[in-house]
Amino acid sequence: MTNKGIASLLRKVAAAYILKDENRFKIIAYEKAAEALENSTSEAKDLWREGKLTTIPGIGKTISSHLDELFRTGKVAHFESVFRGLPAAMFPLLEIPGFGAKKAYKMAHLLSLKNPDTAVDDLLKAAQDGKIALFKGFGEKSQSDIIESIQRFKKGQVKENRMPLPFAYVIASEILEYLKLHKDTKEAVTLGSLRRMVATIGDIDIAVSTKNPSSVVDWFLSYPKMGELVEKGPGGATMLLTNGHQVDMRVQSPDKFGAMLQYFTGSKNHNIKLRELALKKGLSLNEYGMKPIRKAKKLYEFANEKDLYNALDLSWVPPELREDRGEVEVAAKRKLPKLLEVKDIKGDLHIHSNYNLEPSHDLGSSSLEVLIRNAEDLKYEYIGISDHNPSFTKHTPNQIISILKARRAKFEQYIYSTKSVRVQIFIMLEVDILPDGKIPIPEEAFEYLDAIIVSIHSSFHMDKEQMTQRIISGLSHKKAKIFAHPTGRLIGSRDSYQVNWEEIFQYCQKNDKALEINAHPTRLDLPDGLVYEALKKNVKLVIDTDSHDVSQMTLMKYGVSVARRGWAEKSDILNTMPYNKLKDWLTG
DNA sequence: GCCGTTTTCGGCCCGACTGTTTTCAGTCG
Repeated sequence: MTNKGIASLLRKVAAAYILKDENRFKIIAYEKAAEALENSTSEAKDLWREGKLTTIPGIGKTISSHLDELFRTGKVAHFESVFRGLPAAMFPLLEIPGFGAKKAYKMAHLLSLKNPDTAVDDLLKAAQDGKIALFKGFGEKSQSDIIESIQRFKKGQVKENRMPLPFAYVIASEILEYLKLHKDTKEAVTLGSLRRMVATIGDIDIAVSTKNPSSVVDWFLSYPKMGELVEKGPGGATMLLTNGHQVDMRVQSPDKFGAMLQYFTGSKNHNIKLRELALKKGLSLNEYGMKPIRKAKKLYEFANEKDLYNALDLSWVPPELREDRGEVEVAAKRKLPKLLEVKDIKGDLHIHSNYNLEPSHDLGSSSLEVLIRNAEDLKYEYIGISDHNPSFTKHTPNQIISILKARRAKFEQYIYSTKSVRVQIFIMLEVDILPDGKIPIPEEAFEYLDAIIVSIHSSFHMDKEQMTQRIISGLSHKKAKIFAHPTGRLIGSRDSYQVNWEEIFQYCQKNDKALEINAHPTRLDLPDGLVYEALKKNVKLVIDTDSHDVSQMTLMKYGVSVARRGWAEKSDILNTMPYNKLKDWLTG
């Protein structure tokens, strides 16, 4: 059973407890545990095998013993007894937006829904037949809302609507630019997951600081790419863009802007931590500021976030860290990391050129010359040209050797002939790790390579231990220094393959290998949760763009944001090193 | 049921919105 499945089971238990009027903090505990599992980078089953289930925050003695029973026997007697007396058909209804435990129970009970597999459809039919509006506490509006929710829910099951961060970032940047054109806009910034630079974004949320809210709202609503207006009020407005994405803009006066910014940046759990902390100091924190618990009338306002955090005796927490991963506690000690910044990056080691070595995968579209010139513009000290390896099904080993020999000669000839080049070049290769762990490059060919990056491009569905050994085998060559896009995920279209990360981290740390944070928009891989874990184990990382075109070299900032979300400092990232040091590591 | 540089007992975030209500229950972020 995966984390997702277990989380859904725990949510069912929480729902059952709500109906049985259990202690509400017990209910919250189950919901918290479910959420923790959904966000965990480790599979609960693996932790269970190692006896470390309670290392997940929110899972304590009781729940871990229930899960132990679940993994051993496939069911939990206690949970079954909690579910007793409740209609099984209510549980699928919990997935519908707007449905909680009570509404789901009411519907399953009143409509005598029996079959969990058809419960959602049965409910939809009942609503369409006008049966819901007859129930006490429900009316015509509730009935039509239910129909709409179910239809939306069914659509959502087919297509996940979240988009990769870089796409949302570009859309939002344009809107911010536009908003700043208005004379009454004092400040315009992103909010929510976008400000925290989470890898996938749902809606785009934006805040504007202004003394003249209505004129800014009107300006927003005349945005050229507006598709349709969803709603408009004194506090802001919501629109759908012509491309279908939703944008939510809210306005606030400058003297309260800090409190609003903090509140809507989240995350939810970070905010809960702050409010708990505020309470201990006799203060209640909300969207508008803080008030003393005893004098509810008085409100302390905050024009900026720094003052708000300082009022709680915390140092300002960068948005990327606001995930309740311990940042509040560390901020109380004034010991937050000095996070990596884009300007710290001194080179990009994973760039594909258009040199045609008849590769196993796609060729880049830009020439070495163009790439170098761009690297100079970016003020890089070095780049690595890491084309895909020559296809080994189409070439003999000897052909591969001569292809790589010719490539090196060509590159070196260009480099030596161009005195103006200040950027140093590493002649590298991105090499597939085959299913058996071998790398399809004959030993003699390594003479023509400074180093290689290894990665997985086939046979994704392997047993976890086999996959782990495959990766370690691929990394074992002394010139293999970097494991690229380590989880293999493609955001929105392909899940990660199964890997024992503990083992990979240990191997990399012991053998001086680096894991890549791939900044490509649909990858952002390593994901931030694993970056955090890797850094705890002292694994070194590199951030690369995997550019297949010169225009993609600017995507580095997204890789940096992933690293920041994983608490990375400059010293954790190898390509912040100056050329000589980086060269020692890469070719040493 | 979980958790701990003010606690191993006694706490556990806050407000908005919505629909059906004459004062609130349920859900959401």
